[in-house]
Amino acid sequence: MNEISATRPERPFADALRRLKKAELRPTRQRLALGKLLFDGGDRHVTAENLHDEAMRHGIRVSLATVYNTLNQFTTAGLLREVVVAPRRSYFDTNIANHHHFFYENDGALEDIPSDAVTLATLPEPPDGAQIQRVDVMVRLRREE
Amino acid sequence: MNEISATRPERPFADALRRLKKAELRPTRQRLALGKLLFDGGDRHVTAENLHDEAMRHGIRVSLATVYNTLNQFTTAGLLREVVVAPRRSYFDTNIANHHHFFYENDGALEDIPSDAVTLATLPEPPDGAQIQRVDVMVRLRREE
DNA sequence: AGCCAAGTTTAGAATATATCTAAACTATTG
DNA sequence: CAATAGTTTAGATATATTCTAAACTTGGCT
Repeated sequence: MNEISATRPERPFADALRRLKKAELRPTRQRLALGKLLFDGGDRHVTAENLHDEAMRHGIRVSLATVYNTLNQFTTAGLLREVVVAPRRSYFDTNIANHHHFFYENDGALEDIPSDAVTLATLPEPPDGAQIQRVDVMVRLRREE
Repeated sequence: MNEISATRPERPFADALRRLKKAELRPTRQRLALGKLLFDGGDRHVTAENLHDEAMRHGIRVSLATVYNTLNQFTTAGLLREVVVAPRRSYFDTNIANHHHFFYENDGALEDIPSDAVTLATLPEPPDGAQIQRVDVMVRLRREE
């Protein structure tokens, strides 16, 4: 048994710090705090606005502009994935594994579909000079109200 | 040979008019003109902004608000399909048959993939109380620059 | 520790896209 | 052709996101 981990749990920002290091982003107070909110909570779909609200509720002082910057940097670094669902609604998904989404047209909610529940039998050849970046499948749902 | 069609071609708005009738939308000057631009040109992907510009260039006097209204009404009526590609970019597609899209991340261009080039082998069960509205597959591409 | 340069954060302004408002106009019906 | 219901419009408003430039923080160096 490891004495350190037995007597006190891993420092709360260790995971966020590891991710930032790997992405070569400086571990600032804001990035660490947002990283912790994002990555400690399992698979999440957040908008900039609601992550900002959440940070406020946790007493983290961070501007909305920084939340946008951070989400975009994390996305570029491959720590997040952006999912665009409607002209004025875009989510950031902490699940970067290969998977797809249910989208509820009624209320704009987004849910993961486990990756094995969708199988693509044929994929098109990418046009000349282009490479496939990724394939998004979105199953649009409507429920009775 | 049909004498009428031999001596003069079908009136230019006949197709747009037929579509509006079927959708129970009043055939106003603006809707007819926009319908003609949209449906005479084969499969197209337009934004409100660029359809408005196109109308201006053709000397059609129509406001941007009406272009938005019309595109939304056409979409609701099933004459168009909306494809959202990025947080601030949404296209209206005149091809309403079952098909999917290539999206070029470099410049935001959208292209149809013929429907037989993508086959979904398995589809997930919709969650309780929800019905599948449609399934969108978007193949995101990147090309060298 | 203290200094510097580079990177980061911030408030507030700017931009872009889309929708709303209410007044003027047009199409349809009787 | 009048009444009414539906449509269009300019301009205002809403909303989401990005930009700007000044202030602050971080990491490297001494």
